[in-house]
Amino acid sequence: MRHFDHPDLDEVALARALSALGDPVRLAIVRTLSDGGEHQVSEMQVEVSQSTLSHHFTTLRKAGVVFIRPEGTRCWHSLRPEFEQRFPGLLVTVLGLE
Amino acid sequence: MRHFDHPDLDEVALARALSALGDPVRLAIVRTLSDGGEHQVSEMQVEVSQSTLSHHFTTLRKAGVVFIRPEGTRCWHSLRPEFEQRFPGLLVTVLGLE
DNA sequence: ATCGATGTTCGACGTTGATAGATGAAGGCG
DNA sequence: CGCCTTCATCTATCAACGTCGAACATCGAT
Repeated sequence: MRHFDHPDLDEVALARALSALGDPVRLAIVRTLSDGGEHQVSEMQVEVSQSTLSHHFTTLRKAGVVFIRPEGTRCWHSLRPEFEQRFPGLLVTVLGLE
Repeated sequence: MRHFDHPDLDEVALARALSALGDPVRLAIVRTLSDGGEHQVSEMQVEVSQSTLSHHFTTLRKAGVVFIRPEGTRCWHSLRPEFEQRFPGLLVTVLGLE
């Protein structure tokens, strides 16, 4: 079984969270996930390769932004609710901007 | 006379702004400037060299976060009010977190 | 067992970023 | 004028990041 490490949000620094959000591709990912649902990697509509996309998901996961739930051969990605509690208002504010 | 280029805020992407804020040293700088006043580089209390500090100020300036007003031999740094208009609530939210 | 779908991991490459030391520019002061 | 203060910039080094293709892993289906 595949294993994905999700960090304790208390150990995620603000600078790390901001840095994780500070990339156009990762912002696009977060926007897609912001509907609250679970999404596969293949649903992301960005013009980067699959491996690059996977790398960005890893960055977001290590920053505590996204949660990955493997199911069979697929991976369902969603925003971590704890992120909002750790950094209240941050994601809402960022997603409201462009 | 020294010349400092301050970008048009409309040309600053959200990802760039977040990336600029996504560094511990630069967050400390922004916190110091958040009193609304003008500050010199020497007032910053971070354990990096002066040239590194200057580099971080350049990064913040190019991201539209800070304004530099040279006066004689000194340089007065302050937050750009336009930043709040370009990214409403972002700075307030970030500064309210830790 | 083999195939296909879905992602991850592994080099590799080029770009960017962080850092420090040395240098330079501007002005105040004696 | 020469010296000091202040701080940007230049140069150099090293690490980190974004990107890709290829190889690998996992699982369901055939």
